[in-house]
Amino acid sequence: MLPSALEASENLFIRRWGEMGASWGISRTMAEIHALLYLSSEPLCTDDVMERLEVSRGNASMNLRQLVNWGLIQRIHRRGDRKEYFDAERDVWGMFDTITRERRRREVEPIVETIERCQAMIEKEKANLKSPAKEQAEVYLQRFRAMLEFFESMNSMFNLLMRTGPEGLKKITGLLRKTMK
Amino acid sequence: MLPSALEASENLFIRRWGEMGASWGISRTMAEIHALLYLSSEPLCTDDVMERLEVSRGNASMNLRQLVNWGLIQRIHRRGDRKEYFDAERDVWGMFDTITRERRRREVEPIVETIERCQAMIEKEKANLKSPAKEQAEVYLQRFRAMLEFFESMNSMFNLLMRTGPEGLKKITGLLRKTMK
DNA sequence: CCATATTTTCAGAATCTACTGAAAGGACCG
DNA sequence: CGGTCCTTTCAGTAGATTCTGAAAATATGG
Repeated sequence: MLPSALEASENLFIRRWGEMGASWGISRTMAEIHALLYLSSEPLCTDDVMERLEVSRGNASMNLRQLVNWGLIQRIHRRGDRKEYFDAERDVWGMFDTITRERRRREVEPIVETIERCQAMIEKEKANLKSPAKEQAEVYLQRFRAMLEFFESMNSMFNLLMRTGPEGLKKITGLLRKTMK
Repeated sequence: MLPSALEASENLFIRRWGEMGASWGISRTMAEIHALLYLSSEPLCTDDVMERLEVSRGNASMNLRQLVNWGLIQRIHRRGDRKEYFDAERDVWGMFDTITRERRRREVEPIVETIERCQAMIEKEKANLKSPAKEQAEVYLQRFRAMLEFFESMNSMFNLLMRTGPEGLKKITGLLRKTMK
């Protein structure tokens, strides 16, 4: 096997990455597989993953598929080999892009849509409301609007960031430091 | 009770906020309580929360405490009333600041620290390694460095963002649009 | 097509997380 | 103090999630 320092650091990183994933709502194993593939110099097959992380075939298969769906890893076919291999995106920036894009789609968009629906419901009723309820309605509208504005700002910032890439980030911090400090 | 549109939108928002929380590693109930308090015009007590969300006293108590620990809600004492009330931060930007700060502390810092440890372990051994392992070590170092750089960039960006507030965000997007597009 | 290699699926088991309710622990007041 | 009101704790349980392993499906090559 690998010399101890390499092996040890690999283990350490995989374990922590798994824990972090877990606390961000990604299954521990899925995150561990991702870490393993991120570090690995060459693509790995299902059996490699099973052996390395001591998980069942089914588990490995499911999680690998999910990672492919997320777009964080790729299937690789090799001539003269029936096995499928998997290879991770190694550009951290791209990884982050993929993850935020996916999470936005799955988790942010639904809440934005819901808030818009809430606003619409209240707007529609507002005219019919009498004194104590009318004020209440205004409060709700204000809260919803604030929330929505926040999501919109974040959204446009991420979009810009992604379009400009890591250099964009550097430029941003530079500009900010100059203009704000 | 509240007129239907208000009540319905409140329910809708609370439910969705709970779901979103759940998929971000925050317990559904904790997120629901947070949503309830965010919308509420006045502070609520434990019994209000229990009744409104149909949860047990213990559950309400635990989650309220956690929200206080996170810094997302505040305990409020009222003269001549033994009950404790709770009131949410209403500034969405402040909320976001609180949340990212907390999550960074709990989940990002440990992984950064781990990566640094991994780097150190390999650096220390590198000199003793022979040909195939030596190259492997370089690969690992490179991967770790890339990861770390990313976290550092994100970190400094968030710090700046937080220091400059929501106007900072606007300014950023403005600047970016100009300089990049 | 058959034989073989590989992947996927999924019912049931194991594990983890969140919740309840009751008991214990304050705090406050007369 | 003793009584009342309220909060916290926590053992047990309910519920959700993840994992296993074997069977079914799919792919490949002769």
